[in-house]
Amino acid sequence: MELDVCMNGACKNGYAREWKKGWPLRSGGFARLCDKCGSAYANSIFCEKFHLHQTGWRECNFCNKSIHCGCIISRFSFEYLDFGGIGCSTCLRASQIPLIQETGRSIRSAKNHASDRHTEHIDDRLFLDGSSKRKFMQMRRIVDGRESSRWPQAKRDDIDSCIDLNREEMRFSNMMKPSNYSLKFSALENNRPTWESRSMQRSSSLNMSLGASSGNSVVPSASEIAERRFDGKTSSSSFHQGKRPLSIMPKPLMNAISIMESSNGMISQERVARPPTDGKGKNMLLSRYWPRITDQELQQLSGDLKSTIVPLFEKVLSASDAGRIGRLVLPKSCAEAYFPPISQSDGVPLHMKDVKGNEWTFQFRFWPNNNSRMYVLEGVTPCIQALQLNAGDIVIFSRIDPGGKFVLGFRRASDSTDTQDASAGNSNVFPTKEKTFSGTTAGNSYHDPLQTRKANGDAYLNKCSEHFRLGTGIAECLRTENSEMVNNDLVQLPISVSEKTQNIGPMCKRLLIHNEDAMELRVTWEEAQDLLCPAPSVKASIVAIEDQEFEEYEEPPVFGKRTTINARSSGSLSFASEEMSPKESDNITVIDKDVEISGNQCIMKTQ
DNA sequence: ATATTGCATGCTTAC
DNA sequence: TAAGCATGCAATATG
Repeated sequence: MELDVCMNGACKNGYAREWKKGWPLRSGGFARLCDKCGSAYANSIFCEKFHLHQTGWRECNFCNKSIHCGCIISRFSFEYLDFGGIGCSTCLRASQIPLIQETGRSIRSAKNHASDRHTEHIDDRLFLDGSSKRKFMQMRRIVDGRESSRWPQAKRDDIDSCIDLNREEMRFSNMMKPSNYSLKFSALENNRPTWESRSMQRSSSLNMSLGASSGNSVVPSASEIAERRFDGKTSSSSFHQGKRPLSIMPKPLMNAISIMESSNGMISQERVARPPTDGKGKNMLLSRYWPRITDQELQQLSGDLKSTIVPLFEKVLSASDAGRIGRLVLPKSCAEAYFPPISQSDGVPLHMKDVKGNEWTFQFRFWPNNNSRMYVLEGVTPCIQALQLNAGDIVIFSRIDPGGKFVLGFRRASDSTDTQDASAGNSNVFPTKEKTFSGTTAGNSYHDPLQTRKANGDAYLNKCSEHFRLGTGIAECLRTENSEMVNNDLVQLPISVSEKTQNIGPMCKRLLIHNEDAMELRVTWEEAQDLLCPAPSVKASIVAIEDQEFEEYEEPPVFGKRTTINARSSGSLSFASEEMSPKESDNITVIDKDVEISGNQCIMKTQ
């Protein structure tokens, strides 16, 4: 029994005492449906992509029309969301996607269309017949940018043809556009998530990395590909072995790829430009404004606190920006994409927090300029001075989701990176060996939550610690955000560390993690898909779809990690996180700390 | 006299 | 070539 506010504004119930299972989330849980109005608990639906805390309005993926972020506006007008995409009714109608609001009952009958033969919707969800499902999954794996190089050409052709089949593929593919922190995709059926089979999980790890590029892969990373493409330097990479131009990928899709790739499983420390994934001008932003922020930086900012920092754009401060005049010229495209629309030259006040936690109010306005506009932030001098920024330094505008608050980060010119710039961005000046992200740096004066890692000799995390410090300001900011969250069941970045270290006392704290644990956790991050284990008590039903077997579960999975167990002569057990063969791991599941051993199975119960 | 504001100009860059 | 943007500069406000 739960008591919570129904997020559907049209719901007269106000509080919903019971929640029905709703749409399965890719993260494994279920969106909840108000028992009165039947509306999906909007935040749950959108948590992965939009991290919306309140219902609101977003733009349609297809036509940029503003649409409601909730799934149901009225019985006959609701916005469709599935597979990480959102589209307005018009576009969905145009793309011939039939929608059914209640089980088996069609609201909008599909017109006769080839794609209709492959799709149907039940309970607001898109269903695919076997063939389409397979193709959908294959396409998704292309999106993942992982498996393609291993596929036989015939399979790739199959996918290509599938995409060709939907020559309105900009729509179709956009629907699958993964979110920044896209979690596991699952096909849906009968109110149950259909988890991909273990074998698939192994080959397609969780798409959670944020912009890493492959360090040693023969195949160019998706981000490399994407960025080459974004810079107009399409390469004949082996991604498709030259048979088909990559242009079959719509641009937004490639955007998405670039932020998903982590081919070697490491969370990249490369400072990779992150193309925007939302905002009205998302396809028009110059790469020089793409925020360059490492995975760790983002992970630390967002993961530890269960909030998501969405880097919007960055800008190198010009002399006039950093001067005493107090005006910071904003890139027009960024201003229009991410800041509130303004019709009057006077603009609107814009509240931001800097990474030290200081609150600032800038005037966001524009000047008429050659029949165009020139956007500026006025009143930035105090902030610039407080952060001791100079010309050449880089300010990074980010947004905290949920909540949508703006955060002003920075990176010093002297800290610009050497590792960045897999892309052709040119915004960084004065590169040196050092790199410091400042959500941070300057503030050695404040508590460094990562310092505890230093003694552990975890090079990976130490590096993160050295270069990235989470300011208490932003931490507090985020913590505030979190405390305001209604939907605590939102699945954010499922980092075990995060789960274990947040909100434990007023100070920024972090669980002291020893080497082995850190390694374990890192593997957890990399192969989080493997962690989507069924609850021990749950039996899977095996469903064969085409040639692929799927496990289906009634209940969402729990997070766990397969582990090897060494039985010592003393009788004690030790665990190691080595990779196991499927056969070995079949009988061993470690979910958390409490161990239960029965027969040849070792189950560690989750908390 | 100095600071601030609003606009214009011209260089740079993308298309 | 056009748009974007850094900055110059004149008009206006303030002390």
